Amino acid sequence: MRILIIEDDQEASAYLAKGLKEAGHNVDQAGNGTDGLFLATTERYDAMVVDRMLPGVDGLTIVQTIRGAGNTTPVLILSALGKVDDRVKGLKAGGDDYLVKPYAFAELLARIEALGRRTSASQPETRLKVEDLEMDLLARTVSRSGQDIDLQPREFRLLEYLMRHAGQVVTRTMLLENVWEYHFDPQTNLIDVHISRLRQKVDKDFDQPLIHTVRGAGYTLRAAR
Amino acid sequence: MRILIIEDDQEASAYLAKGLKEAGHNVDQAGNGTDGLFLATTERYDAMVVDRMLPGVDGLTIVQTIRGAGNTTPVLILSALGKVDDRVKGLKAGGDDYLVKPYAFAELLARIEALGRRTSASQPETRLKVEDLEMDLLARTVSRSGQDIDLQPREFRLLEYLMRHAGQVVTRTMLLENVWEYHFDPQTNLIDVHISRLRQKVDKDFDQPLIHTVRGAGYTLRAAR
DNA sequence: CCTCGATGATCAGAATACGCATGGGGTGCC
DNA sequence: GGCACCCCATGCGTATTCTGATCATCGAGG
Repeated sequence: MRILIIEDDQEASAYLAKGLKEAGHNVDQAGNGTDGLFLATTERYDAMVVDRMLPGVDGLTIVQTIRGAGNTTPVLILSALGKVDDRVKGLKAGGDDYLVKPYAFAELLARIEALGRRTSASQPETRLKVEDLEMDLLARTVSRSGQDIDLQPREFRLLEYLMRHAGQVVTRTMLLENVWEYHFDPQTNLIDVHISRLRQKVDKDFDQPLIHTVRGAGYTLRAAR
Repeated sequence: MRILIIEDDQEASAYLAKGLKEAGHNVDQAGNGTDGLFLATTERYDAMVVDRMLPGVDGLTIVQTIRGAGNTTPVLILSALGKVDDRVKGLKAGGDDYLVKPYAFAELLARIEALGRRTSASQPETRLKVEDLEMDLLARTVSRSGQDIDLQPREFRLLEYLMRHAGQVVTRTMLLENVWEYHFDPQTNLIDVHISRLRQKVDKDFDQPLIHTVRGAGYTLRAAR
């Protein structure tokens, strides 16, 4: 994980950085609010540790600023102020966690890693899986029960969309918008044709169909009810 | 936000639920680990509050289990154990935050909201519920007391409209306008027919009918008075 | 308490809309 | 020019919806 520390106390910062590096992370340090803000907005981090009291721009302001800019990097706020009210303020400013000094390094590490886990879990997925149907987005391959299936580009996008919404009913309008990028109704059976072709490839040779028609509504991808 | 509380202490659970509801959230409660695990895996929540000590399946096990199943719903662990080591364990198990009892409600609220903030602004309503009758708008499924009911498109729209106006009397004109998009009176018993069919599916196999006729006015959906 | 008109429920067949498969034609890329 | 891919039109089979007839229920008034 790439972690940014914004902390003015040299010694505390060094101690933290050392510990995080030993835990296998990649650490950048900023000694004041201005530098911190600069790094936070120009670089990409998996998590940040921000001291609340800083010379120049203070900790809460930094958090508010980067949140305002749409940056959602998880932030752990460090502070000597431990009153409930201070903590609530820290979280309201957009912090994801708040730790009061003095703290145990083991706890800080665990919390940072908990924060990072959340975002990495929400990172763009590279594989999709629904029942025995698997799709590898990078390799652009699809297989069912280990058997390769090859799809044409449009079919691939269609199936990807269905898999991302597995279990939900997907309407024709949603498909037109998201798979075809049509913002109107072509008044033809375009979608039906592609679904039909996809079925030939995905469901034909298998007992359990995965693509189901929901009459009057659209289609859905899931195991039979 | 939809929030699940898993806590065995009745009083603590009720207090928490009340506070969260007042803050505008939608709260479900489970009083033991088994029920909690069931809800956590079958429903979709924006965040969960889990007590660490629970009869049956304990808190940490619950978190580990749902994480193992690929569920990334943010979890805040509540515990009386406040030692650094306990906290680290809680976070390592997959918790996103850890709060030691006794805690201030304001802080818990701030932390829960910080957790929820990350997982997308809570979406428009996707489930409707009236008594034991539930409708999932995304999956287009309906169930009563856990038993699946399948409806035809028009029946589905009709029931959706009734559920959205549960407790109110819905006139025939309202139904024609909103379910059929007719802006005139077809002079047939169209609506009666559909209500009749809906009753067969929704009320037939149950003691308590939910669809009631209001003679001279229309229909209403609610538990018997 | 019974009758009668009005209102609502149920049923079954007819009409309609919807979804599916298939083949042909067009378009753009090697 | 040939090939791959995508889109459109047609005709067919079937699920769903609507209609009209008949039957049941309600409630007011005698």
